[in-house]
Amino acid sequence: MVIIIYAKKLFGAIIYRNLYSCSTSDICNSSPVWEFFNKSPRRVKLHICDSYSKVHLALEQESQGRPRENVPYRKQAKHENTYEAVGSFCHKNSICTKPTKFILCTVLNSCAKTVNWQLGLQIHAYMVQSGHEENLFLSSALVDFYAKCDAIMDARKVFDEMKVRDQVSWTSFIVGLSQNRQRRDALSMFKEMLGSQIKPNCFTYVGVITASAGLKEAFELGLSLHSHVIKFGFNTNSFVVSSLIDCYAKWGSIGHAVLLFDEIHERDVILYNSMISGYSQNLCGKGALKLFMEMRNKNLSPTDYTFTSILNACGSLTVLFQGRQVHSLVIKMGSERNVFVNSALIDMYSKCGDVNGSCCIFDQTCEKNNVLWTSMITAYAQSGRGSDALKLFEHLLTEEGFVPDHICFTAVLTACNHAGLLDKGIEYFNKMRTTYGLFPDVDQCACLVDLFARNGELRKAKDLMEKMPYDPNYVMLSSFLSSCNIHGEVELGREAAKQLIQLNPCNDAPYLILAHIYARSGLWTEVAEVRKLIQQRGIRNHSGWSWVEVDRAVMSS
DNA sequence: TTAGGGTTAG
Repeated sequence: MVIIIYAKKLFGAIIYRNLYSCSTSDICNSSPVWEFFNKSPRRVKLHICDSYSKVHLALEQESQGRPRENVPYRKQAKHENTYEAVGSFCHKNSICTKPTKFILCTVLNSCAKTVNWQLGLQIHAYMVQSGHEENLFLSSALVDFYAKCDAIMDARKVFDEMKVRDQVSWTSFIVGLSQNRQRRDALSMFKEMLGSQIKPNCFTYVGVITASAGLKEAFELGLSLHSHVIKFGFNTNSFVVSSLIDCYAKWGSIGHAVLLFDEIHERDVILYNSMISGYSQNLCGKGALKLFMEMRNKNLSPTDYTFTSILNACGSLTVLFQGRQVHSLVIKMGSERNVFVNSALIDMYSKCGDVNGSCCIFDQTCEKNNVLWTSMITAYAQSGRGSDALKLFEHLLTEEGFVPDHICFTAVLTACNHAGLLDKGIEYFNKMRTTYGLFPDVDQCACLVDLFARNGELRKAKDLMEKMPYDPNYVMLSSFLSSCNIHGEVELGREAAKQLIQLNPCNDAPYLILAHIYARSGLWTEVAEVRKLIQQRGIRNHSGWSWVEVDRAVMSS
């Protein structure tokens, strides 16, 4: 109807595509426009078959409101209202001869921000048709558009074909890779950029620091990025600093994050949010609460991000009174409809022992989603109400069309653990793969190991640890060792303790639990050996496990 | 006319 991509006898086939006659999903599911461009760009003909005013009308119908034609299109695009921006774009072009590269760029920018795939494709098509294909600004905007629409392969094609690149095009692609969960590729691309003529700017550093956040192997790179930031004077840029704070916090280096935060005197809300979230992630709840108070004293309004992090901190500290105060503030600030905040509230109330509070939040939330449902199942599971958790889970599966993910299954298996339902737990664990196509990750395996171990099925727990494609982690082995102690399993306990000591040689718990296991079985020589080993290695008592019971057993023997 | 920071469940 409006723009037809029409290629005659292309590789012997007649290919006809009418973008406007297709729905967005049709276009997404059809062969990409790229196929035409790549095979024979010059043979592809794009015809504008109708006036842009018809586009205007079509979009107007979709947008459920008339575009405000008196507002400049550029300003509208900045306000992230594609329909209005496009409305102005179309209106302008129904009276002009053709859209300029500036207009195309602005509309493409708006398409990227609002993920308007259909229109963005047409702008790309028009770029080819109108000879703007190699324009640096438009190509950069196109890279950004494809990346924001999760079409990173298309973004890469645009980027690779660019003859000239600048800081923006490099940064757009690096950030695009990062946002498309290809963070390692983003870091590689940054290294490639360093070898080019184009030098990174603060935008690039924000992108690459964000990409390296949470990647353990990128810690060294993170340190050198921090050095670069200082060297080039970006260490006062709040965007750069907040990304660095987040990075250090995710690496567990909360001290580095605090040093960075303290160096900034003009702190905006996002900097506070980064630091509060950093404290919260590193279980420094008191630091988070202190900073939250400081933020309030400076009359900075908390955002949904602030509430989510501070509620998380309240939950970790199990401070119900402060949690309720934050809840009041959430209502006052109008954040009670945010799904992140509500999930955090459910979590906070359950961790503070008030699972009825969690139920109230859950019931009052109108628009529930998978995250919220999982939060409530987790709240029940962690509060020892395993049967309620399973009841809710089954209800959601049958009544709400709920599709559980890995995290939900962790909650469900935890619930089975609390309810002592071994068979049910095995059934859900198997259903993960057979019904939902989810391969259990280390967390669900840990739940099942725990379930087996608590029910005295230590050999099955051991088999699972050996067969699963992950190394058993510390929590899993600790739980297994505790069960070995309860059920008096000497050989399995000895092996688990050995693995735990290898993972963390400074922790006294595995030694002491092993001593308890030996004492229960009357293996006094082995008890003495463990005691000697602890002394030789200078291991201090931190865990809370003591020798009192072991000594009592030795004495009574 | 193009690019950037902070949030949830185990």
